[in-house]
Amino acid sequence: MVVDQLRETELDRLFQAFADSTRRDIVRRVTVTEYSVSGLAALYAMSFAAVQKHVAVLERASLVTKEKRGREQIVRGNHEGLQKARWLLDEYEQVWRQRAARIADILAEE
Amino acid sequence: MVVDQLRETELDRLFQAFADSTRRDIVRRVTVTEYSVSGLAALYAMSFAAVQKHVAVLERASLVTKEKRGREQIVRGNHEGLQKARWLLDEYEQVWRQRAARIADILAEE
DNA sequence: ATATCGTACAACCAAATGGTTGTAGATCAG
DNA sequence: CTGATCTACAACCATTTGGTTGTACGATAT
Repeated sequence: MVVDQLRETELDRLFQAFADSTRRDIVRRVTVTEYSVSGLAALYAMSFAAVQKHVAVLERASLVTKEKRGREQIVRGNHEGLQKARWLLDEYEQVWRQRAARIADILAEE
Repeated sequence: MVVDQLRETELDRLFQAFADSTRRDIVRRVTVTEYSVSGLAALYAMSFAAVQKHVAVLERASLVTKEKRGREQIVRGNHEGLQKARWLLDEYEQVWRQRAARIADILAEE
């Protein structure tokens, strides 16, 4: 289905976004406190543009929001993306538990 | 720290592995039933070698195990990787909840 | 013994990723 | 107004990724 396709690429972006330690660190920080993009850039040993790109990746993945304030762009954590990722992994955990239960049933049948 | 570095690249591999719909599908399937690599390959519209590579990525991320049986290689789900990914996201959720609680406290103070 | 099956692996390719520098447009401070 | 600051974005580069085909080799079946 087409809808599923959208959901899949959404998940691609989500997990892709998490697959970088700098980005994971950014997510952690902006969950606690808001930062400007340059405020974030000051934290890492890379160029402003590089951090800017990381923030863009996180924004596309709904893990972060940006809001203009004066000449700054304020970055904040976005619970939405995190929840979706957790929801998917919980589903997988569910499948795993069902399998464990099934195996337990089979063992009990003998 | 060096240990942290190892942990970070481990997480990189984990989330990178999840960032592909074919690989997510493989993880789901091999959690329910075991498959040979060629058995998996038959399911997707891509070459055997491509699926083989996907399985290798999942194995490196501890999301799957391979075991030789005769001329086949049996692929099974590995709970270890999934647990680590869930654990990390739970940590992030925890940070989020602390923030929410802090905000609630501030509002209550007035 | 020979052909077939399942796997591994190398070589190759196009596209994406993660980084850089440079340029330009807003916004703010003096 | 001028200069400094914050951001956006383009162009470029090396490496990785996700795919391909082809070759080789052990295990199985006839």
